[in-house]
Amino acid sequence: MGKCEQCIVRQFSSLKALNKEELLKMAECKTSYTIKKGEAIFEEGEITNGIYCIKDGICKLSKLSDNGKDQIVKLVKPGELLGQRSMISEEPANLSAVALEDMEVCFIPKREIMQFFSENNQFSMNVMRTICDDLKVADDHMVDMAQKTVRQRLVETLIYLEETFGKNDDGSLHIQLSREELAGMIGTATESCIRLLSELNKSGFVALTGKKITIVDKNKLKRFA
Amino acid sequence: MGKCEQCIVRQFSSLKALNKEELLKMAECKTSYTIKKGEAIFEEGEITNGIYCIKDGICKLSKLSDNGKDQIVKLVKPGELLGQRSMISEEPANLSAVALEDMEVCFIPKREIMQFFSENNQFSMNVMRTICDDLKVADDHMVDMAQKTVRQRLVETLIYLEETFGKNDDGSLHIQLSREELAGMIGTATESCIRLLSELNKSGFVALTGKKITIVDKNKLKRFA
DNA sequence: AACAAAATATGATAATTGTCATACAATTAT
DNA sequence: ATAATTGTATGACAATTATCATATTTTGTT
Repeated sequence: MGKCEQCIVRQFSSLKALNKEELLKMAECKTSYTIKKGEAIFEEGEITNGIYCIKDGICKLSKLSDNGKDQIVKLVKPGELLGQRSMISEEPANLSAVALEDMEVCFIPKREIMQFFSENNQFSMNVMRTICDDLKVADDHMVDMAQKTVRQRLVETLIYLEETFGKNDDGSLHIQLSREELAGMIGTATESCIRLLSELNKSGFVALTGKKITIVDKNKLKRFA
Repeated sequence: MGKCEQCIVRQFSSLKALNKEELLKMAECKTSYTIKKGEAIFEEGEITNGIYCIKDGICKLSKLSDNGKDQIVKLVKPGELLGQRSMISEEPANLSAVALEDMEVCFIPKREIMQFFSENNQFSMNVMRTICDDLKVADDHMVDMAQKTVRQRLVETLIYLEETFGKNDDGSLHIQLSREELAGMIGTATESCIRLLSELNKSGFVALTGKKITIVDKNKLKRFA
């Protein structure tokens, strides 16, 4: 059983407020999982009864809309926690969490988290702050969906992906999304996404080599949108 | 100075967890305001340093998008608190709050709220739950904006308005929004909103008499969208 | 009451975006 | 290695939505 005390990603999450004693307790009760690319950590509507701490790998949080399309609401990276909202609201998950890469995650039961909440004020403030940040991002995102064009959203998403998940040595986006997933992030039809990408390619703002997407000139791209 | 202990709306907010002593303290430090229809309680970017408790009247929370249009993110009614997110994140307001009716609100300084947080666990759990609910609504809203047509969003918004703010004696929506504001809720151009409303009118799903909007048959309207 | 200003309504048109069909490329399975 | 499946790309077209122009109605002000 891994020791939470020595886990690096803990430092980047709300869990950094936990003291040694609490970390020992957590190490005892936690369960570690490996999730393969494409597998779900949990699905919309599922009762989770705890939270997941992402140790390695990236996953998408998405929701199936009435029109049959999967809208990606958020991408989650190592150090972040999953399922806090449902746990606090005492509701089934509102979103599905599916691995975009092979992942390592730890599950911590609700009971322990709730005890940390009541005993460790700094920890609950950290969680509250994280959720507040999520809320701000969600509100802003909503405004963008309502007010910006698909092209603007595509451009901003590409820049977000580069800035958040970095580049490979060849300069291409590190994160690998299918065109369908990219369309699901910006909220458009897959064909529209492909078409606009290919337009950005022809205009020289991005380069497409196979599935790889490279932003050629970020500033020009920004100005173009 | 009004006594918070006797304030009815307190019962409907996170503040219901406060005890007598805390309520007395709050009554001492709070400031009451009346806000006229159209006036702002706070604006996007403003530092608020506390939260507002809505005693009477409805207000809109909106954000100005780059395209110059004001997107309405949420409507807030009596009993709800405003400004919790910015206070917890220690950031300027992300949204503007503008009265849709004459309002009565109370301002409670950050210092007091933060003390209640650390001393009253039930209170902080209540606030956390409220923010979690907001996050869920925002995520769902985002998916709707990305995946649903303007017509669907208009229909759903009209039904939401009726169910949330009720009807007048004549059956028309109690809440009074201009066409521009309604368009700002559903995320579309004012003209498109007017056009679709008039289409719903001609099809007999809603009735328009002056500014008043009446949903004629809610179920038919739902099915139509 | 008369006027000005603002809000609502509608037409004409353009731009954006979605859908369906199909071709081609890449990946996976047999 | 080859067939089958899946993902990517593009064309043609339809539907949706935005924009601009212009009435018409409502509201507020003098």
